[in-house]
Amino acid sequence: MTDAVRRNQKRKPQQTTVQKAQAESQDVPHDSRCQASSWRRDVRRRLFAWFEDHARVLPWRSEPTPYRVWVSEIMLQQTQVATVLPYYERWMRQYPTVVDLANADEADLMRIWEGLGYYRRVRSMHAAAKRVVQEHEGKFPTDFDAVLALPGIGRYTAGAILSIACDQRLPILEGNTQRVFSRWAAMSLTPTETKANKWLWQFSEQLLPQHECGTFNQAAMEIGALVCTPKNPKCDECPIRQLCCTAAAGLQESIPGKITRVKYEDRMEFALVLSRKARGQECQEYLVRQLPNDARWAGLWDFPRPTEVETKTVDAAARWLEGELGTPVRVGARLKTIRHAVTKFRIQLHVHSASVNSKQTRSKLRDPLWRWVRQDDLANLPMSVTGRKIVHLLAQSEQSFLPLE
DNA sequence: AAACCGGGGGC
DNA sequence: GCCCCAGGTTT
Repeated sequence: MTDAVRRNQKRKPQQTTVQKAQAESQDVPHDSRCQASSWRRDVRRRLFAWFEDHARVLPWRSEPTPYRVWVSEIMLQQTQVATVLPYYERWMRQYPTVVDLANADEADLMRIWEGLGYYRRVRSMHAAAKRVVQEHEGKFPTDFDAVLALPGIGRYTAGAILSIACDQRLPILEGNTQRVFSRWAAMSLTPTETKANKWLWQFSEQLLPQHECGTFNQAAMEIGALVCTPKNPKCDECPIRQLCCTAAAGLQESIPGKITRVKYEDRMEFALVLSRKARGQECQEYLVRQLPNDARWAGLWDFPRPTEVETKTVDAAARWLEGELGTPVRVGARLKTIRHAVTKFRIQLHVHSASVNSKQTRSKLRDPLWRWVRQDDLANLPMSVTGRKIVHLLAQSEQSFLPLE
């Protein structure tokens, strides 16, 4: 079922909108003062006035076309504004239009993205751009359902793009506004809970003005980023303070409700560094592979490291590589242990040197997924954070003439 | 070092 | 409805 279909089904009302809103309001604890239209009017007025004085000057705000807003929204989904800025500028120089993006080389794209993480999102953007070219004649669609149908774009992102770039009257709900709206309304459930989430979407829609919805949505997110912060909100500076049901009740510590997160999971992983002297040159070259489409880090390059199966020992990792290459692999010294935390995993990555009889690997090495690559060429391949750390490690080893074995 | 952040998609 | 994604910042 597509999102568009699901949304349409949701729209098929068995109750009127008002009845439904009342039914849901009874379930979700909040302060009823925020239901008054006069309250909403005051909030809008104060928020707009505040935003006029406090809005940050950001590159995607100067010329908010759907494409530019889209790129900024995807980058901002995972990273803070300060980090995004240089990436955004580089991206826009390289791919000023959605057509340029559609024509981009995927490895170049991922190399530009390297460091932002969550690489599936770049691939989704690339695929979406191609569809914009094929299905919308290279013009980014401005119809909500058409935008929502693009890969990597959900209800939030579609609403953000079209409200900000086209001033369509569409609500948004993301991390900042979940918290801000929860506090304004003293909605005490955990905002990600299904019932609370539905309620907040509805709240967001009711709060929207008739015009300048994009400005309103940006202002709501901006105040969440600058004033109504998760810890120690700056209520003294907040223009909504007099209207805020949480501030009135002194509940800033307990609203929004805490999101229970999955526990950390310790994991041990192994990477194998196979090197050989580059033919007719001083430098070394290393065995790397491009990860297949369905794997973790799809499209990125990596040193031999089992990602499809879990391995508990370096020997198991070596046996995995033997299966991949069809030739015996000998494990050498441990070069380093890299500690790396990502999502719920705390990973100890043991990096070992290893060797094979390279004559016997020739058949597999014709496979475009496996390649011997010179140290300085590794710089041009898109890699995960840990992969890049291994490259740095090898650069240091070469510089200090430390033998790998 | 631990805790926190977070939207979209696949099933 | 639940789990996955594979990285950075704050405390």
